[in-house]
Amino acid sequence: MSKKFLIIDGNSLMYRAYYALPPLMTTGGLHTNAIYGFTTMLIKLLKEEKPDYVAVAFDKKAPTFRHKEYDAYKATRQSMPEELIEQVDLLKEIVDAFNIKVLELDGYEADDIIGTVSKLAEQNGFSVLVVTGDRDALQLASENVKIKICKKGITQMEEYDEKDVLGRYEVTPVQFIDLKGLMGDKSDNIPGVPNVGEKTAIKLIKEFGSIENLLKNTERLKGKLKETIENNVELAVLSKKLATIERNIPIELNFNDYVKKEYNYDKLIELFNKLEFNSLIDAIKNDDKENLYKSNIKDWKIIDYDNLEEFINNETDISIYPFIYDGEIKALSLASNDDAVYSDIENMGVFDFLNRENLTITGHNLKDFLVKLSYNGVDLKCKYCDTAIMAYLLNPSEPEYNIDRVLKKYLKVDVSSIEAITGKGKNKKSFKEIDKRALIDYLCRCTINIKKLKDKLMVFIKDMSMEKLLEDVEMPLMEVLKSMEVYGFTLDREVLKDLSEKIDKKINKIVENIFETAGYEFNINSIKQLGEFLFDKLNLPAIKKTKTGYSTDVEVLMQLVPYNEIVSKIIEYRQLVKLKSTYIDGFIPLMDKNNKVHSTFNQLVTATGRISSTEPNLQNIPIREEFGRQIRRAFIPSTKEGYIVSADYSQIELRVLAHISGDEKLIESFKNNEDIHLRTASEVFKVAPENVTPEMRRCAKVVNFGIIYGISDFGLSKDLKISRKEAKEYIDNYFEKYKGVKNYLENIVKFAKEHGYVTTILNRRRYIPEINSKNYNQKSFGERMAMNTPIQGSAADIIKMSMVQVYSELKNKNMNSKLILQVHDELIIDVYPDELNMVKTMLKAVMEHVVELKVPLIVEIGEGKNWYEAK
DNA sequence: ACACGCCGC
DNA sequence: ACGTAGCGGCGTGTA
Repeated sequence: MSKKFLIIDGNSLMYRAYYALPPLMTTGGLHTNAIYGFTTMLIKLLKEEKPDYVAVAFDKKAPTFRHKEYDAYKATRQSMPEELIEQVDLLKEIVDAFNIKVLELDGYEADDIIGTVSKLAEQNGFSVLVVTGDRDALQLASENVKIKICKKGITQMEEYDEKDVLGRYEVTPVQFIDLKGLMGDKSDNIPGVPNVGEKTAIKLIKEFGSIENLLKNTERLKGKLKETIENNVELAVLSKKLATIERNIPIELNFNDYVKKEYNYDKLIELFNKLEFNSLIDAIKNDDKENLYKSNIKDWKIIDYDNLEEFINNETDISIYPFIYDGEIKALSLASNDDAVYSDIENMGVFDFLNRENLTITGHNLKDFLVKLSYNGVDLKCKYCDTAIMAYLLNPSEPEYNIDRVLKKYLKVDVSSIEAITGKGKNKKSFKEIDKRALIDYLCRCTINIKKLKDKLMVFIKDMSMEKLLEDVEMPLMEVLKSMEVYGFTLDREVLKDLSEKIDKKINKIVENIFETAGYEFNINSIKQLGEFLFDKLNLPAIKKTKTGYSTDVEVLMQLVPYNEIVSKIIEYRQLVKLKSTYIDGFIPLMDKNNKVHSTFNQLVTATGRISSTEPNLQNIPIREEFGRQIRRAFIPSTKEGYIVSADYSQIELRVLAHISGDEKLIESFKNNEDIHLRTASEVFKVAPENVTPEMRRCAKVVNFGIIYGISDFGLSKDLKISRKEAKEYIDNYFEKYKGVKNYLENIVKFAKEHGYVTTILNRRRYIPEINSKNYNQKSFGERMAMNTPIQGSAADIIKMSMVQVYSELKNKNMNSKLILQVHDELIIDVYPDELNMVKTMLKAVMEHVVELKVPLIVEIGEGKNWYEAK
């Protein structure tokens, strides 16, 4: 079988995708429809055609020979739209990430490159497939060159070989050029012969075989047709020339450059993330797993768990990789140096053998394992190292840190993937159904490689000066988070039930009210039905639109209230339903038999260094509205006589800003323990502090937040409901008075542009590639991240340090009270009755002095019988 | 699976 | 001229 060479007309498919798809956009405002369409086509082609060689051809900007010969050529064609231009470079990056070489040549269009390459390939014994959106390419068809053309949209394609062209157009592929020479082509500005259309052209070519032969024998024509042909000889010759795809351009071609290679997985994932192509990420991943599973399976030593202790007997440094399935530890692989072993786990008590102070255990996502152990009463006292956390510190923006991905990225090792072995979704296997040999191989290979991975990652960690952050903060924090998860937060069922009933009554009343006023019933939760009611039935003005229809968010609803009182009912309904479903009914299935909820704290998700909380998310419990705030009454201490103590950093982000910017005025304000928003108001509005009104203070508060987020006059004007001009004045005034802040923000953006990243006070790093984007929105987004990340991230550093220290103080002093929650600037302690004062004193001492900044850190402590009272 | 809307810092 | 504040998780409806 001859080798298959796939040649893609990049320009043509790109245009095709651009016009066939609706205008897709990333949240950052980057248009992506052409890239998306092209990429889906590329993936489909590679999968279906399985080519041995691939190339993608593009036009090169220099004027082509056609322009030189005929000025009008393509003159009427519009220049490339702005929304497409911004996609071209990224599209080429994608092609590059597929490890496919681009074919380009100055002064030639993609057509001519394809014409030449297909000819060369055919001469060299390849079977060629040309994919394009342009019918012109049919002239290239032959016995070994097939042409695939997009029919309509981007999913349907039609394949032509020589015979198919003959069947469809009654002419040979070569004669197809003559056909076009006579007919012309409006879109390419090929003039053709006037008054000759498809029908006449086909008739003439069938009779004469070519334009040249036709022109030689015009005497055989008669009447009007004879006249037009004879009067347009030059035009016919020129048209044919323009329609002819050049097949002998000077191109140096080394076929080996175009051998189909594996794609660059990481680069593709990175690009797809940037472009928000989530569906393509999945497509690539599944594809990848199929490939990986072909790896050779090796046989490893399987030992009984009774002998695990012997295996690690004198080791001080081991790596482990457990198999946690259906919520249980089913198996464990252990490695010391180059030897790995596997053991089934039937009894949790077995893990006591790991409980040695001089042992360092390295794992990947160790917390999951430690949490399981802890639920079974085993809390190890050894030292830990976690390669997932290391990988996160090296680049916190990655979507996930699965072991197979990390090993592949840093060690170039394929260990297959766990899902390839266990199946997923509806194909998920039970533990018994899993191929044991494959599983053991997978686990042992992970374990063996984790050690090498650690050494490799450590080099980078040191290079970026993150040893302290890793060893003194993130690693010990893992155990703190474990403890918080396992201990849990106690809820009061009675309070929840009470709230649930109250809220039910309220909701029912409102619903009745709404339906009565409306005159009919509909699903208020459905944005679509609500939109129909508000904008079609009541004819209220549609203020905003979303991708799918009318927008009905609070901002819109608020503006509609003056038109119709019913809208305020809808706002109220929304609030109540949200409270009930998320925070009341949502919690009940998550409570255990001790009425506790055990959130999972994730240390690897945020790009700034914060932790996140899921199932349930305890970091977004209502507080701003009084009714929602009542929910906090359900959060109680685990002991009847105990307390909930809350310790929160006052203005931590502004204090961090004062510290890292060194702004004298801001530092002085904090040193004097002033009311910071009042001071800002006095500066921005240029009035004496005693003349600052509450309204002015409120505005200043919003301005201060804006500064932290990377302010814009538009955002501020919207928030404060003032004009953009006024907002701009506020900002200008702010920067006039706080010059240090202004300098800092300018410098950090400059730094990010130069180095591609920013850092926090503990050298936590975040890369910001967007900041050098040519796309305005992307660039602005990058600039705001550059301004915000050091502030938010340093605040995260500080509270993480506090958590580690608070945890160890509680432990060392043998207190029963427990750290149970962190909400970004606040720590929550479940306090035993007789430990209240000790805990409060300790919290303040630790948190205020965990780090010394240029300004004092202030911690406010509250206590109560529940979380509501504690604030 | 995605879009929308909304809760927190 | 453009579109516009940083970081998350989750419930609901709809395709």
